[in-house]
Amino acid sequence: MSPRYELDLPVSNYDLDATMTSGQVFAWEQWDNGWVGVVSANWVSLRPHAGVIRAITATPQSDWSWLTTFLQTDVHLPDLLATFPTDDFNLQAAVKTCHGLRLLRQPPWECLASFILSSTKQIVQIRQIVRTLCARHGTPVAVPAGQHPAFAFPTPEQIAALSEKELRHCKMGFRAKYLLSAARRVVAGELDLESIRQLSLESAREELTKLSGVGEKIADCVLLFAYGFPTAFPIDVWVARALSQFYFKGRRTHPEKLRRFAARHFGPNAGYAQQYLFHHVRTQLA
DNA sequence: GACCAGGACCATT
DNA sequence: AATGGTCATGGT
Repeated sequence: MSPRYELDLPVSNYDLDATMTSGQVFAWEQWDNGWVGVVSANWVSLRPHAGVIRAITATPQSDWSWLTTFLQTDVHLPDLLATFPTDDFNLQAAVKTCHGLRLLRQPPWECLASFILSSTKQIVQIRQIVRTLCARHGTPVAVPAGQHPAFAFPTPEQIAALSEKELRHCKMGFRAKYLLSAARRVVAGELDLESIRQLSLESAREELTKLSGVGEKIADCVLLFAYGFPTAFPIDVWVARALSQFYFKGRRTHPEKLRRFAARHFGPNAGYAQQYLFHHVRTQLA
């Protein structure tokens, strides 16, 4: 394929708005009926049209696999949703209200760092922190004429070179020492983010939770959103509320019990089910 | 001015 | 094993 700035990706059952606002990614901006972000150091705008997502880049591309991987456009959603328990009324309601919601496939470092920053923060605030961090410490990327400046997510090297105080100036509070420590461990080779890919879910979770500031919930976010482990099942306050409300008569239930329930109830794509429940309760029932 | 947020960690029971 | 306090910060 000759290099070009524009590509129409054929899609069906793909709701870009729901996907971008469902708390997976924090560095994308809504613009002109679509979204603008940076993937693999490429500025890209995405706009839904009939049957396609139209992607426009700032520099000519001959290989678009970085984008199709990120968007997971090859995933056939109906087949995936068909693995959900059919007798689960609440989950089926979530599937209906969140029609076209997708899981993205993010670069591990950006995902890990973002979710280290997410701890007990609202999504709007996480977006603010990530935006500030990228603008101050990320490498600028080429943008089309007339567009706002855009920045890649800071690499582990870029963050490891900073001080905790500099990071705190990005309003991340006590999370600064966690982010700095994670970046330095990656740079030192003590944590190999690529090798995690080939581990079992349990071993991978164990590796990630060795980082300070990374517990089971944040680890599962990274395992699901970056590595694509289909049964990783992050349980935050919203998902915990949804599970307790839908399956435990509203009784507050210990996280470990919720975990075991999720593992046996939701099937081979439990992580996807989790994302539907999360977005459903946040947009419909909140 | 409370109250809460895609939590994790540590000290007490 | 199970609670309770603490950590920063800003939106609602």
